[in-house]
Amino acid sequence: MRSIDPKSLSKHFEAVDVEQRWDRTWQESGVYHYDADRTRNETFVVDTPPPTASGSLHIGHVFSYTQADVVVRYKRMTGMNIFYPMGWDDNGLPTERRVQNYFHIRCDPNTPYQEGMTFEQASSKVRKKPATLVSRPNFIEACYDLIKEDESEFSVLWHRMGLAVDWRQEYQTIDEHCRRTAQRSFRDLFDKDHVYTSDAPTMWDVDFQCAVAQAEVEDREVPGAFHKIEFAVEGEDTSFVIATTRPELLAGCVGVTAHPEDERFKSLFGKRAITPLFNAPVPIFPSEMADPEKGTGILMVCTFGDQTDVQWWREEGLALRQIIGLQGRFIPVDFAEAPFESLDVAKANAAYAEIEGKNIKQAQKRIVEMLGEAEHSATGNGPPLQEEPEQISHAVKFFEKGDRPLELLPTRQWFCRLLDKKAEMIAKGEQITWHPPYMFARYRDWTENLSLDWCLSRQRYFGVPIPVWYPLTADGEPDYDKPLVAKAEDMPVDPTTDVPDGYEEVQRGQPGGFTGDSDIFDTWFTSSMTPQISSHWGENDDRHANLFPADMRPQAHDIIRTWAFYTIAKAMLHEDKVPWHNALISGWILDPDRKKMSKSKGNVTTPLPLIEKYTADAARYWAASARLGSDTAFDENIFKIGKRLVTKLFNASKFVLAQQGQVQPITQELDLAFVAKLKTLVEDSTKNYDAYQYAHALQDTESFFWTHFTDTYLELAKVRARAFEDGATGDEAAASGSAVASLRLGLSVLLRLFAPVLPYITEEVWSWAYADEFAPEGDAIARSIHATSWPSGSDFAEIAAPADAASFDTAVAALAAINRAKADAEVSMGRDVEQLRLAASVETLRILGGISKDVLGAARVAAHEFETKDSLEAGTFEVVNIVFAPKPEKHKKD
RNA sequence: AGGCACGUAGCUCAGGGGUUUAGAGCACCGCCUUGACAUGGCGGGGGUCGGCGGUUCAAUUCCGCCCGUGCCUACCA
Repeated sequence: MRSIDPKSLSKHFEAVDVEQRWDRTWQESGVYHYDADRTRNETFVVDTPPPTASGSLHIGHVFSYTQADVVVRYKRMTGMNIFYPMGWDDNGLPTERRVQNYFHIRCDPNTPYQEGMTFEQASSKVRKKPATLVSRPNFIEACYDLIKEDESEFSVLWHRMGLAVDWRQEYQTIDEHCRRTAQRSFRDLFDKDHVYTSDAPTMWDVDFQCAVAQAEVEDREVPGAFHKIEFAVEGEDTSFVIATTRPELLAGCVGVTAHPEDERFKSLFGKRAITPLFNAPVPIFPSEMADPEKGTGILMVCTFGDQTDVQWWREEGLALRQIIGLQGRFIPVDFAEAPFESLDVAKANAAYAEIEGKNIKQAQKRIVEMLGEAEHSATGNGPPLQEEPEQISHAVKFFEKGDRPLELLPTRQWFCRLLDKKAEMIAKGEQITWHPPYMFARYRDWTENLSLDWCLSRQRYFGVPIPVWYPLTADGEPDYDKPLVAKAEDMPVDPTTDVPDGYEEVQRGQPGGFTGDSDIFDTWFTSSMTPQISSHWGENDDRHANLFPADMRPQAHDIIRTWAFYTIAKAMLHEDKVPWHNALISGWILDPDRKKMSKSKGNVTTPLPLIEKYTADAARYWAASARLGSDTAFDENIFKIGKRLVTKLFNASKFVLAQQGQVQPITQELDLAFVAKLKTLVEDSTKNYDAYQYAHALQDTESFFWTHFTDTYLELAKVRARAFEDGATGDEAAASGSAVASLRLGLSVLLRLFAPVLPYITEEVWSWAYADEFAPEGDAIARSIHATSWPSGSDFAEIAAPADAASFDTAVAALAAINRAKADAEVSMGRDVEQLRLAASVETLRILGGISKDVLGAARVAAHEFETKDSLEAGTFEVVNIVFAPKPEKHKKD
């Protein structure tokens, strides 16, 4: 047995040193390494969220990543072979935006490549000038430069937090391996006919000039106005009034509809309406989708104002009159030519000239002005605009990262068919165990409500290229019906520089030649493959079989509809499997006012200063205290409590391991009773951890540590434990050894129960003595508490049950009664008691008999009497009479 | 408008397959330097467990309704 000299240890726990020292040791020893030789059953596979490297670091990262880490550390202690990778999600728009701002550059595909171009953070002076235009390859190089820096910043934090990551498994979603995996995924989906290209109305962000998928759309409540506009009916003297919030789309009006049962408009169906301002004749048709209660009950259909317009356009075979261009400005059109049409072409073109080139806001203003003028009426009844627009507030779809409402513009995009697989997707979701279970409802709701196939292509630069070329016809037009998809063995490819099979580079852009698709994938197309990226799907079948599906996917609830959804979709489409068996859904950290933390609000809490102040273990304690799934207001107080726990562990450990008495069999009633309680704690904690209820386990362990260990057992066993040092022999020495053994067992078990949450302090204490006892010298992995067995029945195998289950609580109650008497008398707990008379029921006194020596010793009672008082409840004591020794003279310690 | 979650001490949160005086930490009050720890210890005050009904011998715990908060989905004429 090894005991320590407390004087050899620092007075306080020096967290910063200890954290850096142990992180280095762990990395060097390889305690986190995945062992590819062990079987799937012995392996626990984590599909780690790759953080968006360009995103700002905040305390929420510490929160969710720690929760996963706690589970991982537990699993390792139960003997599992852990696969815990780390990736960086660096491709896509967030990186592009950051690079644009940081270097003050813009990507311009028409600018020639410049060899050896370097970039510097833009000064405020440089920022005042227009951004430098750089070629696409130069821009991509700039992105690579910056993500390297961003990723190292995260890496520093992960190390500091002690994440038990196997850094050999690191990946970037933009690296070659990930690009290849994403492109192979596309190839597989193409071969299985799950993807298609189509030139169709798609949600489009006019600022980013990029297509957007349903999952990236969010509704925002914005002010708007109902405009009531009078339309004429062709060949009749009647008219009707539609209501619209988008009068600027009038030039793109292709139809008018009302509910088939609406008596007001029934007579109009089949006739043509004439739009004001442009005098365009458009069909009037009935539709169940028109709501007689809304607006005026009759409405105009434009290409395209909203998703219903798209539907009407398709179902009714309406004309496509596109008036808004990709940049969000009104494009030139001619009412003399199809698809445009007007009964008064000159007038229509003149009106349109007023808005051509304008953006949506400007155009709306001008159109409304013109609608207020009688000359633009289609009926001759005066101004088409019937009354002052009615101001309303309504929900409008925005790209989640965008600033202007999305437009529906016809563009060619690649899509993945999902709408026909909703039921299958939900069935897959049901096969996954969600923690907490109600998070499955989020997934189900989203899947059920899905209304569009997944738009895969993005008109951006920094991402995985879509591995497709198109043959050019003799006219030089791309033949989109015959896409040339790269072969898996050639991937990754960049169609803008690589050449498809059977063609030469000189044929690029030539009639009869080919053209490469210049789009990249939606970022989620790649990050939805993280389990397969880690398992080397398609490249190493053995590894894939061992690592896929993963066991656990930790992530936050806001990306259920994106990351979780798409990952489930991919696993299903590729291999008809679930991607993982457990989804661990964490909540968000809100600011103390329960508002979401965001950079723009300026309420982001950064983690490192908190770690410096309270220790990494305390930060982990904070994270591990929270229930899964629920959002939690940031409360620094929890860090404080965590630090207190770390300090207490340090001090209690110092005391326990400093005991010089020999370890003897555990035989004393108090010790047996303590061990029995400890055993129950181990059983409960194990159950909780197995159910991913780490917060519960932590709470139980913490509570046990304070109330059963440091505050009570330690105090009760202290005198006896020290008896050996004070010269005890024979039975007394054996009893002393029993105390020392239980103290050491208790600490050993508690340290291991705390280890997943508090890796640093537990490892530090473990190294003082237990490492030598549990593992041979030189075996750095085995000496780590994190590679030591989770406590279990075998730790208690040879220890008898106590004579009386109530012994421990009885001892605690007796000591507390005496302490209360001391507190009432306002004397210190350390004051000697000359004489004590303690009352309890006969049964309670009987139980006390087995442990009274420890109680009286801890309370420093010199002489005592017991009194039977059956009116007292079982397990309670009353101090009938107590005489304290005089307060000792103050003497200097030697 | 639907769905989900939550509403327990001043604050942050546990808990609860019904049963004696409902828990923790922080904060507050009183006391104590005791040989692991003042980054400590002992003791104390503080809650009609959101409201109303129902089931039951018994509900804070189960059920229904309502109110409040948050999130998800829908809502663009």
